Amino acid sequence: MAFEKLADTLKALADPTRLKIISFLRTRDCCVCELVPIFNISQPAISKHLSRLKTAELVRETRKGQWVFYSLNEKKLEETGFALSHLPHLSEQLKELEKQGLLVRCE
Amino acid sequence: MAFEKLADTLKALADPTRLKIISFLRTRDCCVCELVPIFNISQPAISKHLSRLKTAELVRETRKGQWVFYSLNEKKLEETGFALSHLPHLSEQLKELEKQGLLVRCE
DNA sequence: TATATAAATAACAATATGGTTATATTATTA
DNA sequence: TAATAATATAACCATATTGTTATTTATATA
Repeated sequence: MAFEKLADTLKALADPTRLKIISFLRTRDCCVCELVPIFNISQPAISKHLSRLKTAELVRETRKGQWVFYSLNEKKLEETGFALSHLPHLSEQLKELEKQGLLVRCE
Repeated sequence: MAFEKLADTLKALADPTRLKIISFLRTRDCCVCELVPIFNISQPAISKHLSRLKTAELVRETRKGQWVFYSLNEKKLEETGFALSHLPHLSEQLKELEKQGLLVRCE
């Protein structure tokens, strides 16, 4: 299920608003009310994007009194980029499938 | 629009079937009819996944007689992983926004 | 040439995504 | 305590995604 998990993380990243939020968070932690005026969408929309990133463990939230600050989970982001660049070779599985006659020969 | 483009590429990658197809293609070029029996979905479904990957320039197709072989664009995959791990800092934009009074101060 | 095989496209359905407005929740302040 | 500010949640809508089956297109072969 490694592919499922990676796909879920990539889905969380595969949106321009969320990528830009992450870029802002690379500079410093931001609260929701800072992010809202930057983007041309409503506060609940931003809140949902942050919630999506949090579910994917790409960001963490910390309440500071009235505000909720979001911070980047750099490790998770780094890991995801690395996973993409190092997707497994599936040569063993291909051999296994050939053995079981599940692979059509095409040449 | 760099965020838009990266998001589009990530959307193409953000699916377990397509990630697995890419992993198979890391080992060797495959034709559609080889991939179909590996996954538990129909031939048109595989064909559409490949089409999505091709549109994102993550794979290339070559017809060999009856068969269409797909090969991985390793460079594009590598670049995407790198881009994720190196999303820009937006400190300048944050400063600019502060100057324009568009940033609420939260502490 | 007629038939079979490989792959793509069309038409459709169920679910996911990303936005909206309205409302609820939580914390601060008058 | 009442009012305000920040954030999250609910209900909803339009569009995208991902699968299906049926059909078309392209190539190879009897």
